[in-house]
Amino acid sequence: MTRPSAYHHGDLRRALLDAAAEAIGESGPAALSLRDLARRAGVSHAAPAYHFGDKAGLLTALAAQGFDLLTRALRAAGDDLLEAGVAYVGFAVRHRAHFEVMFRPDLHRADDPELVAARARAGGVLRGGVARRTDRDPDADALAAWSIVHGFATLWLSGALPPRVGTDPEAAARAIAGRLFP
Amino acid sequence: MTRPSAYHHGDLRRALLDAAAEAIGESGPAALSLRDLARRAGVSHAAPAYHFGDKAGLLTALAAQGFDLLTRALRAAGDDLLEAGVAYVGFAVRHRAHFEVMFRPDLHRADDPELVAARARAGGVLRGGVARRTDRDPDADALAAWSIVHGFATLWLSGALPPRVGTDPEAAARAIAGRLFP
DNA sequence: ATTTTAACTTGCCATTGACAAGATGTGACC
DNA sequence: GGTCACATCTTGTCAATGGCAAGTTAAAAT
Repeated sequence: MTRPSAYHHGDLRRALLDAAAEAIGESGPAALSLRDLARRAGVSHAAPAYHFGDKAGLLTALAAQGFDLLTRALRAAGDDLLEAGVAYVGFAVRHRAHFEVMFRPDLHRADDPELVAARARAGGVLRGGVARRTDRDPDADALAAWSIVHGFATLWLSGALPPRVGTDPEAAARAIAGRLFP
Repeated sequence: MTRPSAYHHGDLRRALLDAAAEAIGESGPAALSLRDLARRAGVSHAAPAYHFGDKAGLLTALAAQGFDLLTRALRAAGDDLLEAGVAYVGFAVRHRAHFEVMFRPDLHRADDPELVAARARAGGVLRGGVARRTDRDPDADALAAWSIVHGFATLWLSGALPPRVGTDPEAAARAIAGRLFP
């Protein structure tokens, strides 16, 4: 049903975001080109500008989408703090492109209202899970928990980890996150 | 004494690396331009290619330099594991540009021999410090420790942390890293 | 049926990375 | 002292990119 006719693509905005996630997954955010996305979507090279203004605008939208995906992933993990941490890592691996853009402020507009809101929603879920679990200073515990899963996810994605860690990121994450709250 | 005469700059390679670190510190790696670096160093636009081949070559060299700086920073922190973690965060904040490039494989050539060697040296120091300290599985403990300080450093640099964390990254790092090995 | 408006296109320009070919000093060798 | 080889930088060029301006098309509103 997708109208291949150039004009009124129908869902170009989503198509471009999908293409961006795919392209970033292939070659990283540095190699991303708006014109390549336009080609993938079958539209002219200036079409993306209409929906996103410029490159930063597109990546801002992608980051916001990422935070909403993360929110859902954390909620789905339930009340268990450890499983939430595992879900965080799982999200990073499964939505690598989103994850990379979300925490790279030089690629997007960090003060964009929609992005700020989406980030706040995710942050709320994250800290809520910690507060339910710990009996000590919740802020510090939340930061420690966030740091360890975020750090592991980042290291995993960067390929800096030795092969000894294995091939299952979520299992490895469970092992190390369990060390924080034994 | 710095010869401003164009030809035979004298230390162009180092000058370009310095300029790159400065430029990345100002606007992030995404906005880095070889031609801008050349302008900063007062040479022609093609001069960088001689020393580094291409953009990835320059960033590979910067990453390798970063791992050596990290190695020195960790060694200087001494035998205490907690202080090594704090030093890791201090390095990331103080050498932000290096740190960002070091863990972004889409920006450099991860299999470059010099980079591989520099990374291995840093990894050796890192794991050595952990093995001296823990009595449990050293590999898993090393990974957990690395993850928590790396994650905190990354979050700090990304600006994603709430203001509540404060303005002193090393103090905050000490607080949360202490939770891993109480 | 006409007008308005949303969603694209075409055309253009400055900037960039990469490459090729040339210029210029520097030191080696005789 | 002269020449030669080489390392280091320059000039020139090209295709690709991001972003802007102006035009075009189709769908919706009146």
